[in-house]
Formats: sequence, structure tokens, C-alpha cells
Amino acid sequence: MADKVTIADVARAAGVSRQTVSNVLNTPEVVREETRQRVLDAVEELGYRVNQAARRMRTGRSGLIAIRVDPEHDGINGSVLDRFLHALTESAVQAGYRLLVYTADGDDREIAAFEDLLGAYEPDAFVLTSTHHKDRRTSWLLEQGLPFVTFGRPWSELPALPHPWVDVDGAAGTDAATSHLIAKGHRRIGFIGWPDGSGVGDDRRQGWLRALDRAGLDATGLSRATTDGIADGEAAARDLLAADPAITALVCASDSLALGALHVAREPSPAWRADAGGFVAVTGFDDTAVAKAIGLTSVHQPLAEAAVNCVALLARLFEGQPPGHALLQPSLVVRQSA
Amino acid sequence: MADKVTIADVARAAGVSRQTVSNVLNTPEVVREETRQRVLDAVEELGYRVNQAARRMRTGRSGLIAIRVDPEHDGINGSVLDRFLHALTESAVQAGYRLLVYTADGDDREIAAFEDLLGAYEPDAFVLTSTHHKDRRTSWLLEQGLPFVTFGRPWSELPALPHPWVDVDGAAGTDAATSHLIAKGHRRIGFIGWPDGSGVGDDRRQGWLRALDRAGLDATGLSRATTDGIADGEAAARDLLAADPAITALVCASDSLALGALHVAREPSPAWRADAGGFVAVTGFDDTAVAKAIGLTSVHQPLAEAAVNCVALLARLFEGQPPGHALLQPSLVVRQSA
DNA sequence: AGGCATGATTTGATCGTTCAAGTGAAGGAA
DNA sequence: TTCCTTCACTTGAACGATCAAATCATGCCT
Repeated sequence: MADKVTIADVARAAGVSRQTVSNVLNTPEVVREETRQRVLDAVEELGYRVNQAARRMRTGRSGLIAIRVDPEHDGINGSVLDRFLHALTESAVQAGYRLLVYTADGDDREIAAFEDLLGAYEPDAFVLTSTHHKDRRTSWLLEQGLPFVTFGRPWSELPALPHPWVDVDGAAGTDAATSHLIAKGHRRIGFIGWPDGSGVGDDRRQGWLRALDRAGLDATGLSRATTDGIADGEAAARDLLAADPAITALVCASDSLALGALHVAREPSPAWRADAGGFVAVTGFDDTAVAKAIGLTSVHQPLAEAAVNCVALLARLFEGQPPGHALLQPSLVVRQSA
Repeated sequence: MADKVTIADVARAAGVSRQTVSNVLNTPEVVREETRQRVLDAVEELGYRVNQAARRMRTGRSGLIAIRVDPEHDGINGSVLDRFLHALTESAVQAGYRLLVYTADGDDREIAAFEDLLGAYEPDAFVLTSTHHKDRRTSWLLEQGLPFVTFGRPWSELPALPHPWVDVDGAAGTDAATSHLIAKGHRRIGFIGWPDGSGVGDDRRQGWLRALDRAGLDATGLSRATTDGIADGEAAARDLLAADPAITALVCASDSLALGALHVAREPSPAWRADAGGFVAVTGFDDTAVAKAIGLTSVHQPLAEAAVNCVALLARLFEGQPPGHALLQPSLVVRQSA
């Protein structure tokens, strides 16, 4: 209610000065143990909480971390970022931060959003998602010397300045999916992914290729590239299966593609059904709600872990340590589809 | 970069005092037109942006609106709130606000989160989602006299103090779905919803009942209540169809339930298939990604509109006007399933 | 004993904005 | 003329915290 407890109130209650209270909270090591305890008790009793506005005015620290939420949803894959947002909210609180969300469409608009936010709310750091080739956002933030971490590794060819990042090893994910299929006896395994040039897409294709190579299986003619979408996945799957009737399994770079592929895989089609002796196996990527719902085997990204790492890397950055990074391992969630 | 433009800089550039600049920005009507223009030019030229921290320290206004993001996802239905979050982020920016997100599990924890946020970040308002019977959050906020709006109408029996709310007319949605089915020739239409007592669930059941009544169709024995989930939906559907072989369509209170029902509806089952002459039609609620993906006819909530209304109602509240509310109409998205 | 470094705490100034009160000029009414 | 209003703008103080510098013991060395 009358929550107007200031640092001066605490000081009075503990019989010390304002600054000592401030020290207890910010640099406890300079305060004598006994005094520290007394102050903490007073803080507790009065229910004191720092006024972030005042602190921020003096220090420039706002206690806020800014993150983008996408204005439009591709429906299925967008939800990965939402789940990441949830996880990040929790991790940030642990570290004493809160999340400020913003929207922006495209790199340049997002940079404009940075400027806007910095002018008005001064977030202490940014968390960038969906990094890509020639990402203007990272270079801009680096130039400005602003702290940030990306969820997604830097895909840039040129080894620009280092910055902290967290990512999930996509290749390991498709590798796991492919290996799983091989273990189940599949020998002709197709891949449906995105056109060359997207870091994430190329990475996922690599994993599939790697697993086939390791098993001594041929990959020629077994890969298709298309834009992300259910219809696109369906078309690519139809194309692949028509071109090579021996195919019995499909590894997809996303759940959207996989869902489309599944439409084809589950419909009885004389051309290949005889060879396959049943349905074509399909795996997706991201373990979205849709995958759970329709029993799609999919690669799961450890988003909570990623969020914790993001915050930890930022904390290290604040302490002046050089930018670190973390590459996390995904896991395969096996369901009916494969 | 050296973004350290203060109100004093602008004042100097425009040849006026600090306060006049402040007035131009906050109460333009008290400033002479000519001066106002001169100040605005200076603002523009210097790229001045108010420092929210300083403003907030003086006024108590933070420019932040707090909203919860759910820590855990039920996978399918959770995404509705995510979509709402996106929409709200955009509407808030239009009105000069930013969104601060937090997590909390249960009413009491959420109230604790309110206190925490108020002490440290002083959000100007809260947006509450998922209102329910005996919602302790709304009563707490009302007691404290804090501004908030709920997305979800107040379901409380006792007409407590009024507060602004926005909601989507769930009954209208199930009514539309049911009417659509009737128009397509269905006569025995079942309903799968949640146990009595949840405002949202009861509301949706009402709509189904209303549509049947209006068409002079019997509803006895056609309703099932279960917890939300795919397996639950499947079980309820199986039960309903077994109990009444004449049923040819199912209206569901959520996409999760509908998805489960769809499993049953699409499998050939001699018991009823002969009567239905095909598959059992199914409709869901929320028009989630899953619905889009699998071609489920579903009731779509106008979330962007809801978000705009939330912000507008808060703005009116800030102006001292009495709490308003808005009941928005959903729309039926017809796909293959019905 | 005197000087000096060290540790623990206090005091004054300050961040950028807005509120409340004040100034000064112009215009009317007495 | 004198006084009072009104309008347009200015000035000092304050919000609550932290920084930088000052104070005051205390212990140690010479």
C-alpha cells in the first residue's frame, strides 16, 4: 500500500546513513558484517525495494533487458521464440533483470528500435534472436559498444568482432534424427530444407549429410530446398518421393515442412507404397506444439538452458570478461511418425 | 552515440527555459504556437528523447505496462496468449508505452509479482489474462487502486467494483460453429467442453446450446465435460460417438480437445460411419497454429483488436474516466474438418 | 608520541525531469 | 493612474538513488 519506503527510511531504522545502506546493497564487502546484518534486517522489516528509476538516473543501469517479439507469426515455428521468451523471463528474474519487449520488422527497423529504447528506457542489454548472414544488428551494437547476446551463432563469413552467443547445434539434431532412422532400418533417407545461404538451414542439412556419410549411405538426389511452409513441405515431399520410389524416410528442417511431408507420407500412394511396405517415416525440427499434437518425431531444442546461458553470458560481459559462447545439444523426441 | 541530449540542451537551442520545453511536450496548450514550433524544431534537430527514468522519478509514471507470460505452455492453447502479447506490444507502442513481462504461477504468486514490480519498476498498469472465478488478482489491484485491464471478463458472481475489461464473445463463437454445422445439414451435434465452473467453458457451452435451441434441435445427452488435452478430447469423443451413433458433428471448446476428437472422427468406425456417410465433422476454438496445420475449422479470436482495446481502455482510465469494457465478436474459420 | 595507511561510515553534489510558485508584460476595469 | 487578471514563460526545489570526497576512528610502524 503506502509503499514509499526510501533508502533514507531504511537508514534511519538501522541507525546508519543512506550511503551505508546503498553499500550494503551494492558493495557489501566494504561494510562491517554487523552493520550489514542490521541494515538487511531493516530492509526486510520495512519491505524496502530499490527504486529502479532513481538508481537508473544516477547509474544509467535500468535493470532491463530488451528482446524482440515477432509481430507476425509463421504459425508453427514462431512458437519457438515464444518458448524462449518464457524461459528467458525466468532466467532474467533470477539475475535481477526484467524483460522489456519490442517489435520490429527487419534489421533496420530493429536498429531504429534500439535507438528508441536506448533514448527512453536505456535497457542494459539486448538479446537478439534469429541471427543471419550479414546481420546489421550485431555490427551496429558492436560499434556502439552496447552489451548484447545472440540466440543463434554469428553466421558471418568474416570473423568480425566477437560477441557472446548461445546456439543449439542444429547439425547434431538432424544427425540424431537421421541416425535414428538408419538404426530403424531406413536406407534411402531424403532431406527437405531451405535454400542455401541461411546459416541455420545449411547447418541442419549438414547434419543429415554427415549421418548418411558415416553410415556409408548415398545422398545424391535426396535433398530438396524450399521456403518454409506446410504446402512447400508437401510439394517437396511429393517431388522427392516421385523421383525416388526407394525413399522410406524424410528428415525435415522444420516442423512446418515435416507437417507438409506427413500429408504425403500418410496418404497411400501406389508408386512407392509397395516398396516402403508401409508409411514413409518423417522427422521434424523444433518439437513444436504441432509436433506433439500430431505425433511427429522432432528435434527438441533446450530452450530453458539456452535462456540461462544467455543471462549468464551477459552477466560475465557486465563483469568485463571477454565474450563467451555456448553451443547446446538438442535431443530427439521420438513419436509415432518415425 | 553521445546520446546525452537533455531537456536543458533543447531549451538552450530553442532559447527558452527547461520548463517550457517540458510544457511543449506534456501540456502543449499552455505554450504559444510560435514558441512551440521553435521548441519542436530543436527537439527534432538534437534528436532529443525524454529520459524515462528522470520523468518517472518525478511523476511516478514509468511508461511501462506489465503483462504475464506463462512459464509453462500447454502447447496448443498457450499460444493464444503469445499472439495476444505480440498484438499488445504493438498497440502499447502506439500509445507510448512499452511492455514489461513477468512470470508467475497462480494468483498469489502473481500478486507477489505485482508488489515486486511496483516497488522496483513501477509499471503504470497491468494487463491481466485468463481471468477466472474468484480472481484474487483483480480484487487485490482494485483494493490498491492500481490501474489495470483484464483480457477476459470478470466472471465473479458478486458484482464487485467495476474494472475495465476486454473479452471475446465465446458463446457467439460456438454458436457460429454450431450454426455452420446445422447449415451443412448436421442434426445431431455433440459438444466437448470443460467441467462446470470455468467462466470461459460455460460460456462456450452456452453458445452451442443456444444454436441448437434456435434450430429446434435436441441437446440432451450430447454434451461432455473433461479437462483440456488431446487425450481427453479423444476419450470424450469416443464416449459421445459410442453413446449416440447418430452424431455427425462435434463442437469443441478448444483446439486441443478438437484435435483429440479429430483422431476419433477420422478413423473409420463401423458403429457410426454407416449413419454419417463419411467422417464426423469437428470444430475447435482459438484458431491456433495446430488448427491451421491440420485443417481444423476453428473459432478465431480477434486478438489484435483485443489488444488495441486494452490499451484504449487503459488510456481512458488514466484520463480519469470510469472503467469501460469491450466484448468482441469472434469469427469462424472454415477448413476441411467441418 | 607522532605520522600514516587502512577501514568504516557520513556528507554534499548530482543525474534529468516536472511541480509549484514566481516574474514580467499586456490589457481592462475602477 | 492604480489595481487586478491573464497569458507566456522562468526559477528553485524535489523525486530517490549513487558517486566522490570528507570524516573519524583504529592499528601499526618508527
